[in-house]
Amino acid sequence: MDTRAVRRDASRARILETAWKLARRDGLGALSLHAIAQMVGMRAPSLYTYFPSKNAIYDAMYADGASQLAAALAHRPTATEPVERLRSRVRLFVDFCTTDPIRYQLVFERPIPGFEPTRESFEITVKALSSTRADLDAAGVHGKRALDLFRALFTGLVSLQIANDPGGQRWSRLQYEALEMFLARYANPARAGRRKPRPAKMAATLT
Amino acid sequence: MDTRAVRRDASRARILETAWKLARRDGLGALSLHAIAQMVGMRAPSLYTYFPSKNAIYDAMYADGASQLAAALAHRPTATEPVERLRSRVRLFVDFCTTDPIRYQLVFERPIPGFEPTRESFEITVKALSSTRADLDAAGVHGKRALDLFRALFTGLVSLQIANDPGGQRWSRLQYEALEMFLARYANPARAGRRKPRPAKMAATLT
DNA sequence: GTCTATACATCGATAGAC
DNA sequence: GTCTATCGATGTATAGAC
Repeated sequence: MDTRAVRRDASRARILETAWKLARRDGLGALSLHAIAQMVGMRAPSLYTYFPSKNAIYDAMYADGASQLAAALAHRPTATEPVERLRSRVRLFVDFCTTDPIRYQLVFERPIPGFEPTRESFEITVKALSSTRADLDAAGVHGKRALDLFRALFTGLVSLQIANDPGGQRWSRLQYEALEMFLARYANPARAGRRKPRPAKMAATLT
Repeated sequence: MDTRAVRRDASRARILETAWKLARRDGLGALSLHAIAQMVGMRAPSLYTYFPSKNAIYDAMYADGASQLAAALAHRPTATEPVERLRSRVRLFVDFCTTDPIRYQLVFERPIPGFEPTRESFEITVKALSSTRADLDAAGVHGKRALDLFRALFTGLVSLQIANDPGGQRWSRLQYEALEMFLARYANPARAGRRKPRPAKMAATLT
């Protein structure tokens, strides 16, 4: 491969890593090109060699964070029981969010006015979250309302954990209890692992 | 009362109202004294007559938002059935948060690096939320874990509603369904309205 | 109480030398 | 590819005249 391209990618990676470090220290909104450049050992204008704008840096960070979640979800062991698989998803999601609140904020909230991830970067998130439905379906949980409620439940745990007990476990430790509550209401044991039956269309014409 | 004090309070209120308007338009972090002053019909330095710093304005906004929630919770009709009372709390909370996301953000998250509400302002929030325990207790829900899970559930609904469907109802409409799920697991009908029995301490010495 | 003027810092971004 | 220099704007806050 072109050695120039390799060096360029290495520099981009260093800049990105530094951006993460500063964002975690000072907050996403306080991120400045000046501070990044100084820590990398450059001057601010030199960053424009690697990223065309500040928002491009945010977008690269977004894609980075989303990819990490997608990769972690994809690399889970596959041959487990449906409910256990759901547990592993919940555990992974809660861990992912609480171990790096800034990353969570960038990927799942809209913390920077004027910044939206590019369509390309956003697709990574969409794919990572779309597998939620599959895991729920396998555990006998069907329907859009159940999916939305599932997401709300664990987003809430994470949100309160980060806002009110950063570094602690007050809410994150409730994740399995929360999952039990959810499954008790929404899991249909009889249909677990089976497909949702296709609704009979045009029933009137058939009778 | 001193007419000077009245005029002063009126000006403070006008500044505050304008600050809310701008924060809703541009985001909390983008709030600038310049823009506030311009909209009020002043110059930026004149604001320092009414607020000693920008953070003092944030704090006044925080106290304002927290007071609105406290007042709304306090003014609910009191003579209702426990579960209905819980429903009214949930409905009010979800409405409060979704009708003004910026206010929600300021009161329940830490959106501005470097700003923390003063102890005095924070007390307002604490009192508003402390009544949650009473409402839950009356409905037969006891214990710290249940309380934390209750908060997580509805914070999650609000958070996803604001982030992914602003102005819509995709998650907020699930509030009663969520409450049902929660009560099905945590409400103890036999003990509804009664005190949680004091655990027998020193059981070993009693037997 | 409100103003002008200003201090002082920081920001993102561009132009052009080397 | 990195630099210096600089633009142009924005930010909070203070001093002092009126």
